[in-house]
Amino acid sequence: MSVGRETRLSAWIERFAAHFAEEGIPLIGGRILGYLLICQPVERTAAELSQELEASSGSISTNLKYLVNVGLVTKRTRRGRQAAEYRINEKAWTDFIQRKLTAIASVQTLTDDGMRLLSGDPERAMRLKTVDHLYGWLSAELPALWERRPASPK
Amino acid sequence: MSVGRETRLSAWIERFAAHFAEEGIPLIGGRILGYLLICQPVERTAAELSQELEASSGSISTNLKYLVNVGLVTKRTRRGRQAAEYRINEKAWTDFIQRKLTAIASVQTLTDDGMRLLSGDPERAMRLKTVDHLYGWLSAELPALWERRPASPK
DNA sequence: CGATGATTTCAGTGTCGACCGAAAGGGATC
DNA sequence: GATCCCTTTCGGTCGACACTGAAATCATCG
Repeated sequence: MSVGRETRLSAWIERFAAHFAEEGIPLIGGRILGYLLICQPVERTAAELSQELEASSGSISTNLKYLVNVGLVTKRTRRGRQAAEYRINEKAWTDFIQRKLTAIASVQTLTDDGMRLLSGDPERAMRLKTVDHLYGWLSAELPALWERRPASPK
Repeated sequence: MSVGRETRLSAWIERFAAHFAEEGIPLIGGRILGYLLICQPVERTAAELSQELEASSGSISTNLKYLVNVGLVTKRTRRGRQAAEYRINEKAWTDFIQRKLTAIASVQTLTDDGMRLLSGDPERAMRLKTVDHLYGWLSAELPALWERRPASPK
């Protein structure tokens, strides 16, 4: 007996959420993201998400607030509708990834400060210098790479 | 009255540790890293680190084990010395950073799987496709960029 | 082998944050 | 303004994890 399409999709959502949980995003937040990426229709209310993902209304609210805040999800209210509708904001993924890349490169300011503190002592600065060079290169190259990113497909 | 050099260095260590704490590395682990990057002489025993960083022997042990495990710190034992000596392994920072970059790009396998699950439904796959394209590009470009990384200065 | 000085293990403590569900708050319609 | 939903807020619980310090373990030397 074969596994249903929806079953496999919810398994996928769970893997998706698990990945981002490792990066510090709450499990329920990751589930919302995964779900909103593949649901039909594209918009859902908080109540629907709560039911669909079997999470409390409170958790859904907290996580939606977070996701809207970082821009990955968009909230839309409509006249004549008491319930707000949420949907994925695909465009925001570029910013999301960019933040991760700059976070990595940002260590360079740290190593740089350290080098300055050790400026009178080249011997002692040797280990830091190795690390500083690497991060210096990264913080030059990553933004440059990012500029060459392709436009999204239509 | 000016602030002493060592005071400023330990403040730097604290900032350094705080940065990596945000990335999930225990505070004491970060302190060890920062300290070993700038201490003179370059090698320290666990007992010295415990005293210098005012952390319990247990914490030092756990964190050294972790750092040695990821390769950022090297343990050296010597005949005639009961105490092992630890030092920074600057070379390992490249692997450390590379792991971070590949972790970002690895989302591509996830989006890829998702696209496959939605292969019969292009309409529904649109949002995922946008994200998948971005990660697809990243997982091609990041390794390529990494290959061009400079050798460490001597 | 016993003593010494170091490290690792381990049980216990405290903190932090995700999650829940009930109660409070806000719109929309009548 | 009253009612009906839906959302947000908030107190409380639970589990995870960093950290500690004491006890167990290990290595070296006399």
